[in-house]
Amino acid sequence: MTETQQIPRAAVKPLVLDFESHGIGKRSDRKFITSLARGLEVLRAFQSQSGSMSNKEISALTNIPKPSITRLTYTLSEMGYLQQNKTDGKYELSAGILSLGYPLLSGLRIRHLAHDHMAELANSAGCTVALASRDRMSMVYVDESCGNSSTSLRLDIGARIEIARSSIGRAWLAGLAEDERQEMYLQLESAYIDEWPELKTRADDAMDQIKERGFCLVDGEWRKDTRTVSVPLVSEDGKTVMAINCGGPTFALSVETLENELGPRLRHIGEKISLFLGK
Amino acid sequence: MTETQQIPRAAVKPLVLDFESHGIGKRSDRKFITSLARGLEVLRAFQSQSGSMSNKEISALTNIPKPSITRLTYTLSEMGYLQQNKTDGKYELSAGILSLGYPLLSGLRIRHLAHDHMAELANSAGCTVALASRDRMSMVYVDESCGNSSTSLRLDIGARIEIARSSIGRAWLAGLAEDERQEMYLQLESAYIDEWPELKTRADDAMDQIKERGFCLVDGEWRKDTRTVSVPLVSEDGKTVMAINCGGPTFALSVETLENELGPRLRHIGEKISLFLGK
DNA sequence: GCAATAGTTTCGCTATGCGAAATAGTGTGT
DNA sequence: ACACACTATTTCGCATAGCGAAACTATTGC
Repeated sequence: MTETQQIPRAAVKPLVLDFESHGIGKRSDRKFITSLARGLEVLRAFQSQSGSMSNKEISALTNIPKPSITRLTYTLSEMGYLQQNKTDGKYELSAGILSLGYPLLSGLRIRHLAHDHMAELANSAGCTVALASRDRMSMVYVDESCGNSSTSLRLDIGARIEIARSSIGRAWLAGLAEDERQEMYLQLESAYIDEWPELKTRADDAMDQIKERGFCLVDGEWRKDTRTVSVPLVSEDGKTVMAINCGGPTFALSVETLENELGPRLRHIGEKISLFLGK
Repeated sequence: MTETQQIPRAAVKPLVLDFESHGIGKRSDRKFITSLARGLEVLRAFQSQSGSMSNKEISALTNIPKPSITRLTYTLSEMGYLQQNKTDGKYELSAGILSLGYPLLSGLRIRHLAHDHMAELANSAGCTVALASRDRMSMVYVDESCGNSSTSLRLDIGARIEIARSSIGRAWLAGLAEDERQEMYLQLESAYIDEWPELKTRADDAMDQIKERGFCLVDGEWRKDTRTVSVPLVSEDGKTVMAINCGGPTFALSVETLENELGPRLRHIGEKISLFLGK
């Protein structure tokens, strides 16, 4: 799933694209600044590896030649986004990277409005509640509350979940205007190819669920030991769409609880806060 | 405070450095990749402005010429870190930016260990509790819990607070080994210049407080309507240092409460979790 | 309609960023 | 101790990526 592709300098070769990328490094796009893209790829590389990486590892993972990696990591360190682990000299993300996202987090009014509702649900039901926004083919967690920590799975802010395989992704799809959904379907189709027919069926089913009862359920699909319900959030003008979910490990949450209790409560939360969506 | 400086192409001029930057764009540092630095400066520019910005505004803020901004924003959009607001065409951060920080957040074990303790304190005392790590001259929030939302100030993950003016920064300084603290003092001195003597006195005072009672208090200095206590977190080998704080608006939290109740409780939390520091 | 402002494209130059290969650095094992 | 294996950095000359002034479009306001 996490095959990082090359961004060669004078990019000629057709690249093996991974899910998340457009045709990066397209041959001679005079507006595209390759060195910037490469630097960002280095930062992104840390998503497929835990903790710290040596230049060698980064080079292998990104397909960028070693000397370039030296320069890139050097620059990123100077800028304060990477730092070198004093013990083994490997690079790791520095806290500075978090500041890049700060303006986004603090500017999302809905996030602050939603937070208390989410926390309350999470605590009272011992589940995990999250608010997410879309980026490419994934939903990205923008906020999260965990109840009853021992049993719950915790994904942090910035976590990515595939739209096509998750309840939160499908709820988001259901919240889109028809034309946008079609557009998105096309993208998904070209990413998932032969898996798509199956996934589309499920997405459509989720949409029916949402029409009927306001939330959709996914049980053990994204990860087989978890189940989740989700609700789309749509602004009044329909232009801004996000989604919230609520779930946890299968052993702790029965389908009945989700369908009869958490789903409706989540829908209720959605109704209350989506009024304030659209910043 | 947030003066963004130029990163000219063939950088010759001595730059007006802001707090957070080293001598970026130093003349002919063969290892430094300017285009990457510029792209990151564009992203960083969103920290000094709310919401969305036009190319023009970005150009003005970063001192990068318009055509280059066109290319940079184009590239950043292609990579999924910026997106264009459909209504006014201005650029804004996209959720993708949050994913960059995800590996850092999810890899910090201490963060997960600390979370419940922090939440409990925040809820029971109606204050705001945060965990922070250092980046350059600031502490960067890595996690945060707000109790009693109506009265509390909320800074999100990624927020930056000046080390020299905050209790959390001073607590962090107090947690450093002597040589590292000296090193940091030098950096602070050259950043704050004539303000430094005063600030150093206060930092030293904070250190005394911590030696004596395990936490330090700052009242209305960072922002005059808030007061906070903080505790350093030091790993067993002394190599990893972070800090936690606890505070709120002055009208809601008396100095007595902070000194007699919250300070000690925070210190207690610090003692429990710092054992697990150092990933 | 004409200004005024913001954004993009053109275009030719050159400093920039590149990577192969050489060099330096850092451990490991016997 | 010395050699071996491995990784990181520096050198160096080349090709071109990325640059910005200026021209050109697009958009908005009046």
